[in-house]
Amino acid sequence: MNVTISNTSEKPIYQQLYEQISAQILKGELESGYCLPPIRQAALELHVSVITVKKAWEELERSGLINTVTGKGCFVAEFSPDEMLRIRNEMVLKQMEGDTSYYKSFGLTLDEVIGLLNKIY
Amino acid sequence: MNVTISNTSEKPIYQQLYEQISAQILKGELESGYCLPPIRQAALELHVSVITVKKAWEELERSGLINTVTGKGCFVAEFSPDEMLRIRNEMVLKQMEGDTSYYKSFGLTLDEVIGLLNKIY
DNA sequence: ACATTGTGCATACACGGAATACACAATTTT
DNA sequence: AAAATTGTGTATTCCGTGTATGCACAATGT
Repeated sequence: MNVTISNTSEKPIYQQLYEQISAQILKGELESGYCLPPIRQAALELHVSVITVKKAWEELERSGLINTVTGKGCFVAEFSPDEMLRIRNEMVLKQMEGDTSYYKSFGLTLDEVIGLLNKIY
Repeated sequence: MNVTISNTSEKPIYQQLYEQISAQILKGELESGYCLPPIRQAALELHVSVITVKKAWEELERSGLINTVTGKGCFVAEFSPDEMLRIRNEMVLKQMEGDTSYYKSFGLTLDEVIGLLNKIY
């Protein structure tokens, strides 16, 4: 459970958990079959509600990143390296589509976006 | 008043207004000195509350994009073309910093980001 | 004076996020 | 079999934000 919660963030806590853990899974930092901490324990450690953790785990399940078994726990799903890359790009692309529509609304060209990107990445 | 409001959007209405109008100003579609519609009239046209329009206009004022005069109206501020570009890039960069931190959390390199960008822009 | 425009405030409602608590189901441990 | 563990479901409550409505006030213009 190597996650950081920001109470001042505009993003809800359950989404922060979801994003950080899904990133860890897709970077291979959490091995396939790894058992996530029980939601009650995670809630205690993170000082948040059980429901909040539950929501995050639900999103992970819905994205196919973990398998949940009542009475046992939540386990990181099995992926081939190719699948991991595909899912990762899929998730990033989904986010990127919203981002680029913002850039486009300001009339930026692709080259301009890349130019700005080079400055800060 | 060429703006589109989405009630299903995750973004609040006042922010949709702010983003669209600021983009129009920075693209030069709204000339310097142009008088925005009175908030009551805008609220009627857009079928939203006066307060909602007010919030959007306040953000425009705070960003220095318009000048508000009680009893007269709200007027697009004066910009040199250079200033317009600078402010535009400033606003986009601010947004882009949040976007890239998301990409980075998934371990994407700059080249990977540019690669995905080329596909969808 | 009167109309127009922006400002400020009070009230109200809806919704989402979050917390707490309790009961139930499935599995594991003893 | 009994108890503990773990996930699920539900009910209740609280809070902040977004939004709407209405009214009163300030500044400007005719």
